[in-house]
Amino acid sequence: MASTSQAMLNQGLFEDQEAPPQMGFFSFPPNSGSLTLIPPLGCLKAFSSSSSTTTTSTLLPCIPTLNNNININNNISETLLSSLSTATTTYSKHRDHHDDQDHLPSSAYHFGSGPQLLSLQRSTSNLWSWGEVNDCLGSKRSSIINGGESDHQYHDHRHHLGLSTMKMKKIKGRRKVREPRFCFKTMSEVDVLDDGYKWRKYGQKVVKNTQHPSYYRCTQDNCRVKKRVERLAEDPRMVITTYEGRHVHSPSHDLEDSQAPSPLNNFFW
DNA sequence: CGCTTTTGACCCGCGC
DNA sequence: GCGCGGGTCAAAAGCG
Repeated sequence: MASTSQAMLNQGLFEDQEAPPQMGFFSFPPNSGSLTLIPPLGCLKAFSSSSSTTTTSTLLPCIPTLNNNININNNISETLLSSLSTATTTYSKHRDHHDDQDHLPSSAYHFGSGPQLLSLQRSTSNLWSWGEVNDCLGSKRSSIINGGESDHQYHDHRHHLGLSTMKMKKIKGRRKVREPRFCFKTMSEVDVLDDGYKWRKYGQKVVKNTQHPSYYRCTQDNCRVKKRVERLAEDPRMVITTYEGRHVHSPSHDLEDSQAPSPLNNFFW
C-alpha cells in the first residue's frame, strides 16, 4: 500500500511552482474497514463515511506533515468529528455501475458507490504562512513533473485551473495577492457541493477543455473566498472544485448556533 | 422586492 | 506589440 500510495502522490494533476505537485489521494481498499488517506502537504485531512443512502465526505484541517499516510477508522468518535469538522458534503448514492473507470486510480474508486472524493490538491502558496504569499512574486514556472496521467490531461488540468503560475496579478500598478487555493476532484452528478457556505455565482465562461466553469463568491460580507466549479470535458462525471481564499466566518448553517468564528474553521475555509 | 443567475463586455496576464 | 484566453464586472433577466 505504501509504495502504491507514494506512486500516486507523484501522480499530480497540477503543475506547482518550484516543487513537485502535491496531491492528496484517498485510498479505499476493498473489503477494508478503514480508508487510507495520503494527505498532501499542509492540507486537510478528509474521510468518508457511508450509510445506505448517502456518502459523506468531511474535510478537516490538519498540521502540515510530510509523507504521512494516515489510517482513519470509520468509527471515529463523534466528539472528534464535531470538534474538527469544518465542512461536510453529503451525496446521494446513485451511480452507474457501467462507468468506464479504467483510467481512474484503482484504489480510489473501489469505495462504495455514489459520488466520491477522488483526489485533492492544494497549491504551493497554501503551504506558506499567510503572510508569505507576497514572496512568491518573480518565481519561475517549474517544468512539468508528470506521473500516471497522460500528458494532455495533465496539461489541461494545470492550464485551465490556473494553478501553474503563481505570479501575482497587478491591479493598477499594485500587486494582487494570489489567495491560497486548493482543489479536489469528485465524481458527482451535482455540480455545486454543499460545503456549508452560501455562494453567489458571478460568472460562467466557455473555456477550452472544460465544460463551462462557473465562478462563485461567498455571499458573506467581507469574505473574499471564491470557488470555481467545472466538469471535465473528457469525463463529465468528474467535478473539479477549486477554492481560493479563506473564510472569515463560520459556515452559514452554523450561524444560528454560534456567531463567533472558530479558529479551526478559519484554518482553511 | 430582493436576491440570484445569466451573459456579453471588459480587463489583464501570458505567449509568440 | 499584438492576439488569445481566463477571470471578473455589471446590467438585465429570472425567480420565489
